[in-house]
Amino acid sequence: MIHITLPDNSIKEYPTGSTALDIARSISEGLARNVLAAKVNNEVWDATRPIDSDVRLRLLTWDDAEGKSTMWHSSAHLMAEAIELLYPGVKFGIGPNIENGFYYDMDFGDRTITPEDLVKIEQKMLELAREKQGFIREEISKAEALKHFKQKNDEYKLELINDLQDGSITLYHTGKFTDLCRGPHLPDSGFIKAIKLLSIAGAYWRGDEKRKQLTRIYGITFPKAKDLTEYLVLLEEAKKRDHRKLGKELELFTFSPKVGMGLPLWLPKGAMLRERLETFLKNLQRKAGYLPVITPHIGNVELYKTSGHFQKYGKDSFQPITTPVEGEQFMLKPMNCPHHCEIYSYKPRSYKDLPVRLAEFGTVYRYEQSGELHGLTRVRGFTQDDAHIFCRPDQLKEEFIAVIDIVLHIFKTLDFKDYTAQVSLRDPNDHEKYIGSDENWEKAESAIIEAAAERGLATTVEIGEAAFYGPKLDFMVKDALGRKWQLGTIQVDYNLPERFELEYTGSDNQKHRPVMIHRAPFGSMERFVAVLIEHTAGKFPLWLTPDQAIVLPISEKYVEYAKNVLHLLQNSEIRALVDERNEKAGRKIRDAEMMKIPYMLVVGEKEEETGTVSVRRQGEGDLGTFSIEAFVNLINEEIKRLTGQ
RNA sequence: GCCGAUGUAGCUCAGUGGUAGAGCACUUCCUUGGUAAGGAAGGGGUCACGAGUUCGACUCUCGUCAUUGGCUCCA
Repeated sequence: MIHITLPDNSIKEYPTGSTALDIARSISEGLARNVLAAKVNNEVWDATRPIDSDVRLRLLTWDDAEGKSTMWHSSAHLMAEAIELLYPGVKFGIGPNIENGFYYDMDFGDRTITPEDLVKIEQKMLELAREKQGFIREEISKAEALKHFKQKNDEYKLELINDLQDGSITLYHTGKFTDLCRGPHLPDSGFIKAIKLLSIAGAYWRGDEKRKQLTRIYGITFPKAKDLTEYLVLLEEAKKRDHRKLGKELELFTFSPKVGMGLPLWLPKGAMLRERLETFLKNLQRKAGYLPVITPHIGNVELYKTSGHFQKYGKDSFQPITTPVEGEQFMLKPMNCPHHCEIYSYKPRSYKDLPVRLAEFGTVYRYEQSGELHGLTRVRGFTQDDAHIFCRPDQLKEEFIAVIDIVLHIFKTLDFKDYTAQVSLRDPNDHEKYIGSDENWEKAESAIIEAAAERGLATTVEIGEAAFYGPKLDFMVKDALGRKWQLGTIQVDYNLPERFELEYTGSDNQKHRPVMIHRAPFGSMERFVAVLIEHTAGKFPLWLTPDQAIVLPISEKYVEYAKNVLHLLQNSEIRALVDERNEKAGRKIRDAEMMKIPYMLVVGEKEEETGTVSVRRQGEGDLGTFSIEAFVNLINEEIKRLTGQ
């Protein structure tokens, strides 16, 4: 007999070799019907795998993250099975579950898979799912595994097996399909009730762009048809928040092929929104002791040779401009740090002067690969809310923490709650990718980790994600469709000060080297605005929104009064406009609602007589009648509450 | 850059190897209205661009450009 400890800490006795499914059945048939997998001690197992020792057991259903991932992993197998049946000879790469669904990378040879194929595959999958095929686990030796896939002539699986340890290799059989797989899997394919194959993509084998590109099919499955419908509705809703769509609708920005791909054109409303964000940060920075600087959009190639950027990114940049007479070479500024280093060193610095915090909204140009461009989130010309802090080593942690506080303040003000803080460290085995001594790297990395800990940030650590000159703390957020973007970034750098031979005179009258912090709390204005659009679905906070109020005269008779109201509002620094069109009030309200203007001021006979406005809040409805003064107060109070300024 | 998809009016999108369509927006007129679409008339497109096939191409083929889903990259 074995002893099973359940999540409520009760211990039950079962015959040796009982499965999680057996145990579920002993509790209730209904539970057993919903068990997708089981957590055995700390490992997720097939619910059908015999247990032969005392363990702690948790049954996993669709409500558990591990339940979902098991479902999706099994769905990848089911898709592979369907594809093998429909297109014999396809070679399989890897097919994991992902955050929302699964994919499988496959080599279809010369065949191109079309969206119509996806429908066929879906149908085949449903057919196979209805057969309630088991996922049969088999432990196998490395030699046997190699033999099996050699027979199938599947070079991708053979490569994977070659990297595996003998004795730890398992296969899973579903119907006639066999896959190399660690598992775990569903008890049978009948749990998969609703299937949607979402997209076809190319993906390099093992993520290496020098290797063959396989065909990747993404999909998602659910235990109920209703869940799939809901998911698809959710996707549609998310698409409505896409900043590219809203940016067009709200007239914030545009692109022109004539200007060039990835070079955003800010329209008046977008430009004014961005300016307000910049002013907001400038105010914060002034209080935090930053000094403004302005530097040119180009710099001599020598500058970037000194910084190391030329060696590292020169080939992949917009190529240098050569002057017609002297033949000197200038690069479009891909980052601001080298310019700021030169500002630091234009005069001798004393330890008493530090920290020096140089801030600039600096526009930079990077030759991003054409396929990588994406709305405002990935562009070739963008403006960083950049600053470089030059400080003494003993000031580093304090300065770093002060920057974290700025980032957190911005996120709080804009109600960004769903972000992750990522510590990006170098890969200590990769000496090609990074410059500087191990000692400097270690100092920089521990400074970041300590500072983040001091502010109680829950961080994830990514090895090999550091910049070439130093480690970073990045603030990541997701867009409407779940894609992750880096916003704020804070980087510690011991290397550029060395390359630029930056110095200060210490209290000991000796020369010392300052430490540098690169930081951009928004990241870039373009990306931040993009994320802000998606976060707010275009309903910007009152202090940022292009038009705060619109005056809606009931008929043309009251246009004159509406204009008077407008002037009074404008005198109080409120951004407003009048809808003078010859339309009914209902129509004007509808259009203002669609334009997401926060306040609608309806004026007619009643208001004109009393010198008031009838206030309607976007998305909420009628708030009643206000004097102009009371309305101005309402707006100002709301802005004060939102910004704390 | 790579693998796929897409490109028709300002916007969202139908459409066919034989003279180019809708809704919204726009213009004019009627209507002068009270909290999410009042009515009528009208203007507007080299069907992304360039070649080819064809009696004839918006439609079929190839190329270019741009957009887009991913991959790779991201100072």
